[in-house]
Amino acid sequence: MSLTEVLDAPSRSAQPAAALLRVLDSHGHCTAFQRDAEIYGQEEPVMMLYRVLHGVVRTTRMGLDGRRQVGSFYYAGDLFGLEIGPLHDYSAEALSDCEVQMVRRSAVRTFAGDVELDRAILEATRGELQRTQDHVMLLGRKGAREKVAAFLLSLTDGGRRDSVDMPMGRQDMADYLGLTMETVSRMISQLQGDEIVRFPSNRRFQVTRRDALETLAG
Amino acid sequence: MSLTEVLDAPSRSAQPAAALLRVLDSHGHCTAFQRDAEIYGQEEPVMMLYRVLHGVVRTTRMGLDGRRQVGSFYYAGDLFGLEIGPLHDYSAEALSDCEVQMVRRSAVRTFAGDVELDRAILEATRGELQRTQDHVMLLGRKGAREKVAAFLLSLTDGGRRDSVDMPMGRQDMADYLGLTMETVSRMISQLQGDEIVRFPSNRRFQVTRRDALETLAG
DNA sequence: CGGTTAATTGAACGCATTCAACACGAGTGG
DNA sequence: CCACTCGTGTTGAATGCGTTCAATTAACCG
Repeated sequence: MSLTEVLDAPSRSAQPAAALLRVLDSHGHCTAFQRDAEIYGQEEPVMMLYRVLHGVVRTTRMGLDGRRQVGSFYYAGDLFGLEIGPLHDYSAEALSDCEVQMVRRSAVRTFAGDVELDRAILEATRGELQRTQDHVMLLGRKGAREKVAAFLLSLTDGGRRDSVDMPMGRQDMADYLGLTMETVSRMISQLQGDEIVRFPSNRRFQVTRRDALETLAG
Repeated sequence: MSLTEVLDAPSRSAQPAAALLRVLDSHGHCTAFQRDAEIYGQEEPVMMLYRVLHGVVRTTRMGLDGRRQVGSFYYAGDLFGLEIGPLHDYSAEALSDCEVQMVRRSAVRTFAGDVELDRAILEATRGELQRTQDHVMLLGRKGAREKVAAFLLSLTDGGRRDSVDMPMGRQDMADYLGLTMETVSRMISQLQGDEIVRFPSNRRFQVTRRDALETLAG
């Protein structure tokens, strides 16, 4: 498979291809981060490529007046830190205690001749683009109820598991959806009232009427 | 310059590198589109790569209930249609009468061995990602006034030209900013009232107090 | 248990929308 | 030159959705 064939290949997740994984395994090192620890900061130079081994990572951008926008959440297996240099536009933080594999980009560059590797990088970037475009649609033209519905739906990941773990708190959710914590909370309460979802605990829910949730999500 | 070095290179526009341009020139063909004509449609298979020669192109996504989100505007020289296959997520339309250069992706693939070409594609994709991330920030955490200010500022492109041409109408602007036409209009009136910009005509403006506009844009 | 943080709920407010009326400009034809 | 029309943009008034600020409740952890 040639590099530019990637243009036609679907890529829905940030899962890296095998070649990039090999470079990470052989030349990267692994670091643990505590909850809320910064992995890299906004405006810092772009140096590394990262991969979540365990836990969840979030990327955020801070406005001058303190308004926060969450860019994405990354789960075990996901690549992140693929931003355009020279400086990071988002900072990355550990949402939960987590382990992250990282490798210097200069080390990656050493293997640039490897077509498989190049393909992995392009693919990961394209996956990122796809997710960001979905995010734009979410933020631009959806109401609060729809935003929350779409978010919960995305967490289920199509699976039929009857209980879904939600690693992030209400505030992170709100900052991802362009809402306030209070509004998120209200919408969740509404969705429960309409018996579309059930929250046995704050960080865990189950979808009781998936069709209704999908309709809402738009 | 190796492919993966692109990871560290800044890329702020959708301007393609020389190699991709060559492929477009030699193997692409040129088509004219009338105002509002569709270049490709949402849900259509991804087949081609495009480049604006003359005029302006917009990409849009339509919700089930008719709500529209404008993804981006592309000007002369910009590449577009770089979406992740197999189907287009956005449709592309001629905002004004325009000429577009296009080439089959399979033709591009023929030249996959060319490192320069690969680099151009990755770079263009990264530029797209960058712009989309900025769009997320704009939509998620800005008020109407700030959105409009940021948009006008982006049209000036840092230039000191005292009169800026604005090719899109209020509705396109609104659908890009996640607002209504009326709100956009009101914000423009406000900015004029505060003597930050002047609109001699509907589609042309000049910035009278750039610092104030930048502060507003955040 | 208390102590602390996170989440829910309530009430008042404000910003953006909605719906409607009006203004403006460009093009056409009398 | 004016009248007419159509598309586009502006403005006004009322509504509603999400926010804000405050108070309460629930969850977590020693």
